Amino acid sequence: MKVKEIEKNYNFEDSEKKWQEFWEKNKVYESHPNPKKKKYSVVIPPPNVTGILHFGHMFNNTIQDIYCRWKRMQGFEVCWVPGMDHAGIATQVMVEKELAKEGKTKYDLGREKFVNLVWDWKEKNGGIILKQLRKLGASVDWSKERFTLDEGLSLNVKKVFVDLYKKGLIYRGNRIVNWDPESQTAVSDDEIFYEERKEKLYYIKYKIVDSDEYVTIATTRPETMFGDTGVAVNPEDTRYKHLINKEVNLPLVNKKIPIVFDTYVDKEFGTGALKITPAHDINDFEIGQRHNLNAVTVLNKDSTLNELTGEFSGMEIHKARKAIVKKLEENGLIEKIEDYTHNVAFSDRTKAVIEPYLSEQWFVSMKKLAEPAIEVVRNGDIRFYPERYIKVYFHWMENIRDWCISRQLWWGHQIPIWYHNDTGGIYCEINPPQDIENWTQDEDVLDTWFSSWLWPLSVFGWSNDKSDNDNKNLQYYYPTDFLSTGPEIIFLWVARMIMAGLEYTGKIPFSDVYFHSTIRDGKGVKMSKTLGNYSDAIELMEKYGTDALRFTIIYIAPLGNDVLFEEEKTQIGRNFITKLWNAGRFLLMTKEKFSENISGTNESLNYRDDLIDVWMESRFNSTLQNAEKYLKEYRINEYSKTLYNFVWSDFCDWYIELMKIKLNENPKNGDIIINKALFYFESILKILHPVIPYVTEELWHILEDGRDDKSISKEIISEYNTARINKEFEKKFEEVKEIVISIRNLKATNGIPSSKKLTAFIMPGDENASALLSEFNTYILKLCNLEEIKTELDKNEVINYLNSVVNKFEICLPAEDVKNLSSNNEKVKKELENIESYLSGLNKKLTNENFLAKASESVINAERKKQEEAEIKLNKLKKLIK
RNA sequence: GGGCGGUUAGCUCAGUUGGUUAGAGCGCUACGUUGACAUCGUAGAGGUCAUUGGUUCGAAUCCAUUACCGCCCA
Repeated sequence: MKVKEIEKNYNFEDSEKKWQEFWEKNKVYESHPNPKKKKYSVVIPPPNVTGILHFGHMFNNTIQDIYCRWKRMQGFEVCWVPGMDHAGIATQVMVEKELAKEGKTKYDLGREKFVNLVWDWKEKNGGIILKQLRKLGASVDWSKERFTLDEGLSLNVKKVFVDLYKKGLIYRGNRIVNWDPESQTAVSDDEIFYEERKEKLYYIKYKIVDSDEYVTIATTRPETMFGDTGVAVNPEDTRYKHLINKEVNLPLVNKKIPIVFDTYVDKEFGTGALKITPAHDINDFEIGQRHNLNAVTVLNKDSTLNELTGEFSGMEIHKARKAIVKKLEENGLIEKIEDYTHNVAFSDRTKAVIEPYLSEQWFVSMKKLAEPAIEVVRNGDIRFYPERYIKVYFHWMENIRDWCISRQLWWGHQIPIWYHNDTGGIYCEINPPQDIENWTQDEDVLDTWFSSWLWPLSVFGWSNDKSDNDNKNLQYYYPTDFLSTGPEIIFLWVARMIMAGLEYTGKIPFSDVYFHSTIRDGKGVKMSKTLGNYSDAIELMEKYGTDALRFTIIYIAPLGNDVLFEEEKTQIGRNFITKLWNAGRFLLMTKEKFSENISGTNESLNYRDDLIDVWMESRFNSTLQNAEKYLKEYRINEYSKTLYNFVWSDFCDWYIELMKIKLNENPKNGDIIINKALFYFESILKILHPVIPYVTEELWHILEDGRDDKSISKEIISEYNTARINKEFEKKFEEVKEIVISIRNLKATNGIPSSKKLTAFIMPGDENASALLSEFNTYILKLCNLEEIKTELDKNEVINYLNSVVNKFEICLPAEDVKNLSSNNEKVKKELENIESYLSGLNKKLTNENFLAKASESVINAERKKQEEAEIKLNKLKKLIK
């Protein structure tokens, strides 16, 4: 490309489209087992097939992409596996809603037809998110894309179910589940949300048997009273101590139920007496178990009242509640009714009120699986970032509850259990029984997580038999290296993958787990669609460019803290990319200029690296070292900040500005000077590529001809060389910068135009300072727009000066044009005061015997050096004041 | 109720084994368009490190307390 054609701003629309197609068409990110190379493998947390890319996805996948690209550029054989899960309830509900528009339900179609319809829906509408991942630039291996309902993955699900069943780790039992009466399935805790609702608290009198006394219980749910099998009070509660071994008469039912004593009951709440309905409340269920109370179900699956409720049978809950309360009132059994606000659970998918519901479900017994999974985290085989999630993990694992894995859905893996039609006997195998006509398969499907927990194994073709030994992919890529996910699924997914991995391979599924930050809005409120404080990731990518958004989100995401995102912040990334773009544009323009002028002399052979080059080399290697360190520690925002500062400050503000001076002074060496700068620029592109892949690919291609069929993502980032890092020299250079800044400051704060060419007097305090000054003389001259630099004041001329002190340098600028000289004097005075108090602090410290006796020698020496330097500065400032 | 975090400049955050005159970006103020970039440049102002107490020669950093905020589990 001709340099003149390079636009002033990076055109991300065209560029993104171009490279996206290029990467995929050329299979740049396809991976194959290569025994000569170290591998780096990552499995994507499979997004929901119905899902679209939201901010969390965008963030999480950017993180993974950074690591995959970085490792690839370090020469690893990188494999990042994409895919989706079938999202049982979400997908089914989606299709049911479409059916509802035609006035149909899934029952009208029957199971087989309905499932086929869901598959059709999936083929047509599913997987939008995978297209969006392409837009994000995710360097996944598309040839390895998997879906949790794929044949192989489904077979694994069955195999594992059968295996665990035969090991006795899967059982059937009655439990309270979160029942969604609309979709008529159990849903997991994470599929429900809570909202405050204003309801009533009813005080109902239960008459004590063989007594005229009543116990008044407080409840929000009078309609479940038909299922009451006890009344509980706190054993500490003096009001009820006399009721030991007593029974009450359940109103409307006329059944005797016992009074039990349980510390669960809150004395302060209501009357301190609680009706116990084990079939319809999780806490009641547990109390019921402790006191051997029966569980009586009084609701149907659609949450209407069942036949046990007599005249109320068939009524919808809220109607039934009113009717029952009315009846109780008529019988004088309502003591009072209070307003009461509490949290009510709703289904994420259907928005229906969740009913705690006692039903027969399949469970995985977790304790035995959890033990080794605790150990691998305890011994550091698996590392969590941030570390504090280890504690969270232990806490949950050590108190683990069994996992309810059955779901009353049609879309998913149907449970491989058959019941004998006559005997009721259970058959559990991968394949149906031979005499299938005598058996009926369990209607339920398995929780989606029951397939996701096998994900890191399944995607590589694991099949839990001998063939695994010959499976090159599995042998090469498993265990994976890195998992990045949100902390909210540490239990649902991460913990379970660890268990499955250990149970079936004896190996951990991944070694590093990164829990990314939660994305919140500018005010710190979690982003959600219902609140409307939601930023559309795709929209922002289209508005600012994918790279800009990627960079921004990484830049503002500290490890372990939440990300507070506001659209304006995207400017950080966009501006940075513009800066990078223009630096490249300038270098190319300059190169073109010099290559036209080059006459093929040998001058360049005489060129030696100068101070600026040494400094740049040191800064570059320091930057690379830090970038790598931060990536290793998963402090990705520090990684991005390191690069940001290096590019903007070191490279653009100083190196390029100095280069302009060099070119001006030394045009004969123009080509070598510019080539050096281009070499650093190319290195910058490489280290930035993992976080901003598109613009770096674009610039890398413009930089040199003949790269048409290549990609920067296959280039190698060289290792940093500590021998090239010269901290001493970096410090020296900082001193030069300080001098420059100080002179500019004197001009700027005293109304002298920066373009005004003055003679500056810079008096070095010692030989080293003097040497430094002469080394950088030209640069200081040009950077400050000076006429001349003198190292001694003209004694004969009586003029006023603007003064400042930088380390060992005393700086004076003639102040002929300055109207208000006193403000500069004020400033010097203020600085003098500062340094005096600073020095007195140091003096105090250094005369403190305790300090001298107890502090380490190096600390004392450091303090002495500070004292010395402060004294020099103090004296210089004092001289100026006169 | 139990557990885990957090509180540093107007905002968002660094500050990794205790030794800095406490840093950055954004925002703000002043000046600037002599051709890489105004999505920019130059410079500047701005903090008793939430509270109280303790350990120490020395605390933003360690310990304890209080207050407030957030998350997870129940």
